[in-house]
Amino acid sequence: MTENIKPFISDALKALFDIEVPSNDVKLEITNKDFEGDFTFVVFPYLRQSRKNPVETATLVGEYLEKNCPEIIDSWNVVKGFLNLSIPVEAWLKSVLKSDFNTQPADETKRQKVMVEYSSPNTNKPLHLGHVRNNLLGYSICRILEAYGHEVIKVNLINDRGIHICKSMLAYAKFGHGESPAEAGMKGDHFVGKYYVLFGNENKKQAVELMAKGVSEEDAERQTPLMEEAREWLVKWEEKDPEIITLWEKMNNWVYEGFNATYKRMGVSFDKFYHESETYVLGKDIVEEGLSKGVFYKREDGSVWINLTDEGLDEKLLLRKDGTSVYMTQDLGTADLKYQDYKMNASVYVVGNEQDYHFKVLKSILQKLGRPYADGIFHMSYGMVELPEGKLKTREGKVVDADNLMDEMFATAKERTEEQGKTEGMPESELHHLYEILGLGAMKYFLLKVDPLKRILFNPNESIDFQGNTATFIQYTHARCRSILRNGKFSEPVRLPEHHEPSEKNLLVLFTQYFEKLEEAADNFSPSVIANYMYEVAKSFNTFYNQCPILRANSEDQIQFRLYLTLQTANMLKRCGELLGIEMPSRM
RNA sequence: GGUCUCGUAGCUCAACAGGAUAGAGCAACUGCCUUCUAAGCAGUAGGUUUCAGGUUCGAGUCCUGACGGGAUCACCA
Repeated sequence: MTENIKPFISDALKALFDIEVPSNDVKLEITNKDFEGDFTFVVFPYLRQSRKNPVETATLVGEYLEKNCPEIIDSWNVVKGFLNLSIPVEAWLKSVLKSDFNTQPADETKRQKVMVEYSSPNTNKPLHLGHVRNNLLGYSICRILEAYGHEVIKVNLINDRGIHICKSMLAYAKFGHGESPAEAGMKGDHFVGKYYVLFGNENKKQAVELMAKGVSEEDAERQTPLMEEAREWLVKWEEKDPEIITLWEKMNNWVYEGFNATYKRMGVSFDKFYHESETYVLGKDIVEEGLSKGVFYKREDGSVWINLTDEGLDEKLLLRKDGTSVYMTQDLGTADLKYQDYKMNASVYVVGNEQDYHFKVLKSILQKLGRPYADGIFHMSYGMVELPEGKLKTREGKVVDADNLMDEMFATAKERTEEQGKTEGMPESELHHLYEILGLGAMKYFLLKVDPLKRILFNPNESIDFQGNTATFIQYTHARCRSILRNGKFSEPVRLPEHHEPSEKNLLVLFTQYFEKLEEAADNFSPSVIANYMYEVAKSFNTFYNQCPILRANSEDQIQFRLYLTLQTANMLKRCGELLGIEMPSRM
């Protein structure tokens, strides 16, 4: 819409004041609610050259527009240095009518192949609320990037090896008596998690004994017989000891079964799985390469480092003195592997902000090594989910379990829906689905509406809202629209009725903003942009609904026009919901 | 201590690239269902945007410093 107006403003500035401003550089803003108009042109930056005061300058531009493009500008007014322009409703309606909101707005030059790595769980415990945020952010940003026009590859790098895995294995071997998850009546991931916690508890007991002998707490936890044994198991695992490998596979498969159920319920999915058990050996040849290129250096003890102090970063270890690799080594190798596999333009890592430093270093190293994909690496960092008493900690049992939370959300949704008593006659299976999308929707919206960079405080004692700025509100609005659409019959073509209300125009204006919002969400990796936008749409519809009769409007044109607004609202909410993984019910 | 990050109503969050009188929701209070879904709408109240400087026509937004939270700086992953 602004593209229609900008050239005229550019012309006006040239004709009136001889100021050269390419129309692309003309800044138009959305007019503040309290003033009349749709767009505002701010003249302050041009006063020096116009040699007139703000009001005179703005007025001259307004008069120029009135004379030269009356069909685009309905009316205008000047407040101080602000020129407010009103666009006729016809233009807004035309713009919405000709938009196909299902097209991808990115032009050819902007389209890319993007890999998004997210979820990346450890296979020693079930998923908790922190993982849920990661999964939802990751999945949602994939949908947003796709809708924008990128080709997206969703990747999950599973952390299926390492000392923490050995801990749960060892505890199971010692205390599990060969029990299976089915026998214990547990989901596989919870079952394995039980033994991980058990290891921690048993280890603590042993540590206490050591501490009684005067060992410091820190050392004691590391020196217990159990820890010794876990480390031995890790070595055996790396040597591919058949017994260990068999147990490892068995337990991991239990976990995968559990994860798959949780993923499915959350509605997230992946195109490709990488496993650290396969990638942890990668990266050593990169260390060699870095040494020969002089990017890395070797210390006297044989360990390999990179010095990044000139970038304000630190010195970073890449290979231990015994030649074994560290986290960074493996990530370098995995980055190469991903690129070999997919040759993507950009690689996004959805990982918590506790690893900001790690990813800065990773990117910097790859740039120094001259990797063609290095500049395309982006760490989609997000804040932690915290409880009132602080960070989530599996070992201390301070967690909000993902499966439990979803169960609770389901139960609350069921309760609230029954209270409302509007679902009579719905078959049981539909009701079940309704509770599920209401419960999960509320949870998803709660996590996605917040700017990813900010941390989220979750208070288990206060249940997630179903009122106000929530998914429920949006879902309710959608159901309301569909209900109206069931009662009336919308048919093309849409004609503008003689009279229209501000709330009707407001909806049209909002619809035209969809593509901008989509682009903003994609550029900033921020699903919250979409969440806030759809809330705005739903809110505006409800205002409209309350002041305008739809099916009982005055004329057939008006009925059809209002039905059209209702239909567009429903479609827009559904579309945005898909970007966030939130389903819209047609009844509730 | 170094680096990074955040600080907006009692609480949870908005505010496009610096623009006008900083907006929503929750909680509180007041109205609105004989009418298309009241999980809704309309209204009241609530603010020195942590503080102090600076940049400019204009700062919640940019810069410097202070204070307060969080993260990180491991031959852990």
